[in-house]
Amino acid sequence: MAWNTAETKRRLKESATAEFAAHGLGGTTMERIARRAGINKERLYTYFGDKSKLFAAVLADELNKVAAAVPVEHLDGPEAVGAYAGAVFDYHAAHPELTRLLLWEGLLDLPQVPEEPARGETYRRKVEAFDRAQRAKLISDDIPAADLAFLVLALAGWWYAVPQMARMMHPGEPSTPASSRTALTRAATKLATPFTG
Amino acid sequence: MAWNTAETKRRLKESATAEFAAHGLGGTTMERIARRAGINKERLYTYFGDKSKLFAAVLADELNKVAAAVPVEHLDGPEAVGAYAGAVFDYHAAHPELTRLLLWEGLLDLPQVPEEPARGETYRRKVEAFDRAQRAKLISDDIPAADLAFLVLALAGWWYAVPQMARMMHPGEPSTPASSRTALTRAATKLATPFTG
DNA sequence: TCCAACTCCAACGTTTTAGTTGGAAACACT
DNA sequence: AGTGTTTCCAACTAAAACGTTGGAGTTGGA
Repeated sequence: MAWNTAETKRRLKESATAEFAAHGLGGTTMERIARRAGINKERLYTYFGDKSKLFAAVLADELNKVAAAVPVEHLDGPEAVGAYAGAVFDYHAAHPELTRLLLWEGLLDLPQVPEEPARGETYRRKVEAFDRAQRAKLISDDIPAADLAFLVLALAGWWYAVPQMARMMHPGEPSTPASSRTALTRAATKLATPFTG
Repeated sequence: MAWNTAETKRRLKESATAEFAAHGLGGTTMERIARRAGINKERLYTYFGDKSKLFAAVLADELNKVAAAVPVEHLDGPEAVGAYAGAVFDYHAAHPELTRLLLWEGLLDLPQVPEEPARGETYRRKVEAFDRAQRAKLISDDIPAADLAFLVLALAGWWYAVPQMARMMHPGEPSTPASSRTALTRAATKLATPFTG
């Protein structure tokens, strides 16, 4: 069988992503990453350096995907903001491991995040889309664009951050993804709707 | 010096809370917990059992505090919901370690959370406060009470869940706690205001 | 075909960590 | 004071995890 460096690297990183997402930096072992990939542990060290470097590499690659996942082009009204929130929610549902990496990164509280410039750029574009819509009077401008964009992501992500809280808040019938999504899109729409009180 | 079991236990748990909040279950060592408390490691085992039991004990005690931290008695209008969100935000700011425990618990994804009945009861009371206010037509009822309460907590907690995202979203001048709080209370108020679009 | 460079792995050394043990000091009670 | 119990700790054991090494198989070019 032919050597295949690229494929080996890819499999190792895929495995590392899954393990780190499931157990975090402290709870993951290099041994398990290698075993899951079916490749010898030593490859991790020659390709990626030590454990924390590997973690940083995974974060850099995967979280760029998260940031770029659901692009916002044009927000032509509050409903578009609601739809955007729904799309972000769907992305979280489809890629829970990436969401978990994002949360783990937040808990590590690094002074600077890997790939911060590139990811910052992606987030900034989102903020700009909100800003443009506000200037065009298409959505409410009573919350600064950056905060509004951030809070919309908060609504979409909270279920994945604290699932145990969601469980405890719904005593009788547990909430379904569908009912959560409905509440979410409505909430995001409302945030983007001007106060007419 | 006299023995003092209660004080020893208290100091160990205080230390464990700080360490677990900072590094999570996997990233914390029993050795460090003991050293921080200035007490021998062996005491941890006789008093609390093994590491995961200690973690569960910390979660149970501390997260009961979080749940009960900011009681909601009477929500007499949308502004009261905004004020409540602000109070939750202030609580997070004053007790970041408890917020982090909550997030770490969420990432562990336990099938059942320690003290779930008691904590569930506390959350349920919050939901009931929202429900009463909706029935009395004091706040908007277009989002189910449980979801509305949950989403208000989402708005308040997201800054602490993903501080790195908050940083990246504010390129020029970083957001201040004060500006975040203003945006948050306004957003929560809007969620509780009926659609008059 | 020879050889240098590269890919991969089994086995190893070292450090760290969870968890235990034997014993000394303090207490409580008679 | 004497005796048994409890609190506490220094030192230890066993296992796990990080990271390395020596060598065998593979490639590609002179």
